[in-house]
Amino acid sequence: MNLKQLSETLGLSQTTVSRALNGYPEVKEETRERVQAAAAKHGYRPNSWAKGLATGRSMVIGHVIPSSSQHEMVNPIFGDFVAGAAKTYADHGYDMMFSNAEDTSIEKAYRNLFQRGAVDGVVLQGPKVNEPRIEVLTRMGVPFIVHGRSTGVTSPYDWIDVNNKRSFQRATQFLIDLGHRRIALINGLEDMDFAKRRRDGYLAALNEAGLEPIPSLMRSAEMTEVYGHHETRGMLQLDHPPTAILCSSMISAVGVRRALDEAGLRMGQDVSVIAHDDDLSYLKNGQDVPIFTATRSSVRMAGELAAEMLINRIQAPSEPVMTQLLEAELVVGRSTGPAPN
Amino acid sequence: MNLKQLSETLGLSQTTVSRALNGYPEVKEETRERVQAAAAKHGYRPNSWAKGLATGRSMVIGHVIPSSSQHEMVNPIFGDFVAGAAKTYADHGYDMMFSNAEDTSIEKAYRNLFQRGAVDGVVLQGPKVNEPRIEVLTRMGVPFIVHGRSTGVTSPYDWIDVNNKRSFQRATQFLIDLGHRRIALINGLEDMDFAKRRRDGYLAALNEAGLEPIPSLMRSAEMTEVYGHHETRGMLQLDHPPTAILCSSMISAVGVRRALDEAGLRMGQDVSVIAHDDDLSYLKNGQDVPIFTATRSSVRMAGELAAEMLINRIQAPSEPVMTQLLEAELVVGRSTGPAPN
DNA sequence: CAATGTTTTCAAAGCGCTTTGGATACTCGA
DNA sequence: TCGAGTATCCAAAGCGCTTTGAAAACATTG
Repeated sequence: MNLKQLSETLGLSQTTVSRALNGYPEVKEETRERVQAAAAKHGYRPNSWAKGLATGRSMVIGHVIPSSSQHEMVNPIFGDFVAGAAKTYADHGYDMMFSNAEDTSIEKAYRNLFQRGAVDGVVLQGPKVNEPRIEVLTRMGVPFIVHGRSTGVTSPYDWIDVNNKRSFQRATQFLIDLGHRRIALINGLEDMDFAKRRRDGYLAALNEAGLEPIPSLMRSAEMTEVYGHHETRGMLQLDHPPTAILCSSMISAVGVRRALDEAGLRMGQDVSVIAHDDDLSYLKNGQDVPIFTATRSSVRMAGELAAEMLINRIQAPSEPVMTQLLEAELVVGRSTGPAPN
Repeated sequence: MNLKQLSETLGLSQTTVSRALNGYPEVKEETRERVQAAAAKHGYRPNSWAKGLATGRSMVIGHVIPSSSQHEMVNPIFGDFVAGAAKTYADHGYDMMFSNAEDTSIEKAYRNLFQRGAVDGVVLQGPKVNEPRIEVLTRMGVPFIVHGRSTGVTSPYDWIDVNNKRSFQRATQFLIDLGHRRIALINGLEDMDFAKRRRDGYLAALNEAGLEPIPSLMRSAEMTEVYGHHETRGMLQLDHPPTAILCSSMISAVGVRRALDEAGLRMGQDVSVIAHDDDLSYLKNGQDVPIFTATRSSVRMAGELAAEMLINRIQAPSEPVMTQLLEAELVVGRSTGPAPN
């Protein structure tokens, strides 16, 4: 059933029915109720496409997921972030659209999305250092929000991020205070902005304590379980293995633990481990006592907040830039302890 | 730039330009090239909404993600499944839309999506036993595909599923052949169809071997890491603990391993473990030698295939029902071994 | 060269909605 | 009772595309 039919049923004009349904004031309250009742009865839903055409707003937010032929990795935080965002979108009447694009043609994908009028705004996930996509979107003058930030991008833009530097600085400090001197960093790909900032925090803490960074203890790659295992195993075979490991992801930390177990080392005694915990729903960090000492920040909440900010931006395109820096909490679990002598 | 402007630029009618761009035959090849060149030059993209309105097809596929206030769980396979599907959609010119809906109002969400004309078809994920959504969609007469199946639903419908029963039957048999008699099952929520089928397979194998199922060794809940740990820990405290554990998810299996480690038990020697492996990109089952003996089936590939099937269905609504049953492979890793005596 | 057939192009209708610019009905004070 | 002001409703234009039905241009044949 469409507007025309509904209005004929009611003996009203399309104008009036449309207005009644969209809450405009120039319609008698009694009429409005009659219209709403009829709409509910016939299950009338305005056609999205016609509405989009007429209003010029799509009420859709786009997310572009990069697919690369090389690393077929799906970011494990994807699901939780999206779940958070989706809820906020739904509350505000927005739909959520995903586009897939080759790594190389992401810019084209964004351009396409907007030129087609398919979306009112986009969320940019996983920014790299000097992220070119940010400049593209800025130049296009479209509403967008970055989940994360991008070192090196000077033009202002909306973002929401965790204070990665501070949280890793604190975590490193915590280990230093426990007497650790050989602290490893198992980090994400360091062209990713978050990974760079974490390394910066790690290095800052070492520096502050007068410790020289040890290159062989700093690893960087995509954060899978296997990667955590592989690097840990490798480092344990060094002449001077680390007494503590800082790990950028809970999933990799699982691999770290596996490597320690295989080597017969006790986590929290022989080797201390701190992980970053995105508070993923399927990988909670224990129940009462945390398994890992961790820097924790809910990525789901970040999704909710990012969505909220983007919707604000869409409604007020010329407001000054909005940013939000979340602090991760340092939760102390069983995986850390004083350095062995 | 829109069609009208583009056609004026070219000195052609909108009709001709539209046809040239959409590959209709009744346009001179030379003209077509001229049009395409101009379109590319001006970065013309037909407006999605206008196109949708005019054609009646939305070129969008919907996915509804249930959000429940009780269990805030995001299915960890979500990301990989979606990544697979998104790729196929993109190849066929479809977009992908997500809607969020309360557990209780999912039916309404589907109805809404179609009545608004927002989607041409939907993917139904995570079907339960006697899944009511299937009947709803069938009655609505809309294209959809189920990832999984639903025991108890008698009307025919398109689905793609892993042979869960057989794979768990084989896995159980494998353990029995190794001499295990007390085999635990750490399963998903058993109102989920996949979990029911896995239990059926497990029970069938026990039955075939003349073994009595032991209720205290059969657990069922949402498959988190913590859950795997908790149940394993509980079962190890029984008077007669299991010598082998069958686990419905790699993530829970990580928890299982943690519990075994804590108890000082060696996986594959003291206790054997088999997990179901969805081949998630961030949680690969080892590199050369698998960590876990596992029943493996790529959920990403399932996403690709599901998308393909749905697109076929959309293009041929009245074709007979299509189904696809994937066999999981049983990969043997280090986590299984002969039963201790 | 006229008649016929085939290409190639176009004007205009229509998809279902919102919104502008009036029209009509109603209210109320003078 | 009249006129101004307000509340309520409506006809029609327009959003940007596809597609129908017809016209124009061109090619082919007897």
